[in-house]
Amino acid sequence: MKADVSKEKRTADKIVAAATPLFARKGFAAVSVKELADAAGVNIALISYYFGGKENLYTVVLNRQFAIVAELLDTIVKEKLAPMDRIRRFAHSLVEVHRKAPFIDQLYYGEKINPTGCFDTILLKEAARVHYFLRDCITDAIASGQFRADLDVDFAAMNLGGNIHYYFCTQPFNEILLPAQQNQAEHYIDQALEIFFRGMLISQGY
Amino acid sequence: MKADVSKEKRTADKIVAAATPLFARKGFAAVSVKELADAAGVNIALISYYFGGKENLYTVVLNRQFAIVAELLDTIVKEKLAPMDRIRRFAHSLVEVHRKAPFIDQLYYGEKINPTGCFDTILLKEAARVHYFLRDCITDAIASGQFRADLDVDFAAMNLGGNIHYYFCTQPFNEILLPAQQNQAEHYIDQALEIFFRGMLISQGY
DNA sequence: GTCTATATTGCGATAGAC
DNA sequence: GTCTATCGCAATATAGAC
Repeated sequence: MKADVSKEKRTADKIVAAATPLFARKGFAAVSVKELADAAGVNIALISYYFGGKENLYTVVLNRQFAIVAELLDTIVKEKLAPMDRIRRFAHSLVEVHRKAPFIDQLYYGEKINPTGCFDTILLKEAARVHYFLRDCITDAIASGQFRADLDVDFAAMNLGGNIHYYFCTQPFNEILLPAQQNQAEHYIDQALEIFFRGMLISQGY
Repeated sequence: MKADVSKEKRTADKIVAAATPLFARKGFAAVSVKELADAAGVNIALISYYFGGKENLYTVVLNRQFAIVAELLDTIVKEKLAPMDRIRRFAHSLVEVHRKAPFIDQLYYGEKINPTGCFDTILLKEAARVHYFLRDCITDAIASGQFRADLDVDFAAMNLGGNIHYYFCTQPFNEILLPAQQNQAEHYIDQALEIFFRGMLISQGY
């Protein structure tokens, strides 16, 4: 029985692992079940056997990726860092996350731009979570007298979200456009945060 | 003959007009030819008749959208404005562009994230054009002593691109997430540019 | 748990009537 | 220029053998 369970897990995991980059690169509709099976090196019938169909596999893939960011946010919120450190911590953790899960933003923004329909609620919840996390950081930094109070916090949070996510979201493309800047995510994030902080801070001691 | 030409143009335009939001929202692969024909209110066979197939129609739709931004850049470059004004002009023009062509970023980033393959060169050219435009603005602002010279220009251009485009790219979603901020694109852009400029400027007189 | 074979549906494209 | 009918194909899913 134990052998069966671990074999089952291994096959299902192989499928999920192979499906993740495929869905990320081509989007849900453009990937066929045969493609998924071939990439995983398993028989085509096993996608339905393990997941009950392409759509369910897709939800498993996305939920697994979403969980990574959700856990990260859980961890950071518990740390109760100072607002700017919280932002820095989040942004730099995302760099780390993308090293292990390089398809997360393609999946996330792919679904955001071309929604399949079966993710409206989950995706909105995830997007809201990140937005409110960043907005809370900014609100706290304003309350503590570090950030200017004359700006719209939601816009500032979107601005910050864009600064951080845009890089990852367009990275496959930037690898061609800016080959010299490859694997420089840390540096990009550092600089983007510095510009943002400098734009938000009251004192110029930054 | 004249009647035929204008009828032909009207039908083809109806198809393009109906295809644009469909491709934007669902992505190329998820839209069927029947859907396109129904949305345009024309017979299904006319897509092949006028465009030679779904794929060709898609390239027409995207090229037409890309041309809008390309023309905008042509116009702005000719104006020879001061670097910061050039950035402001570009960002605010995009707000205007999105009022008339609200699907441009969904199409652009949809293709960027989930490439169909038939757009690699064109898309890279477009992306490069915008990136180099923004980078030139920043380089000029550094040369004129306005912007700090200690930062990576490519990263700064990406940062700026993210600030501007992220809002449009995720707008359909933000309408649900932040209903109060709807139709506030002008204000968002103003604030985003202010934060970016403040982060880049040497003097604090901004 | 895995595989082959197949059922069934929907796709994109086109020939030919009007 | 438009429409109906249809071809050929690829899609997903499943039944049943092993």
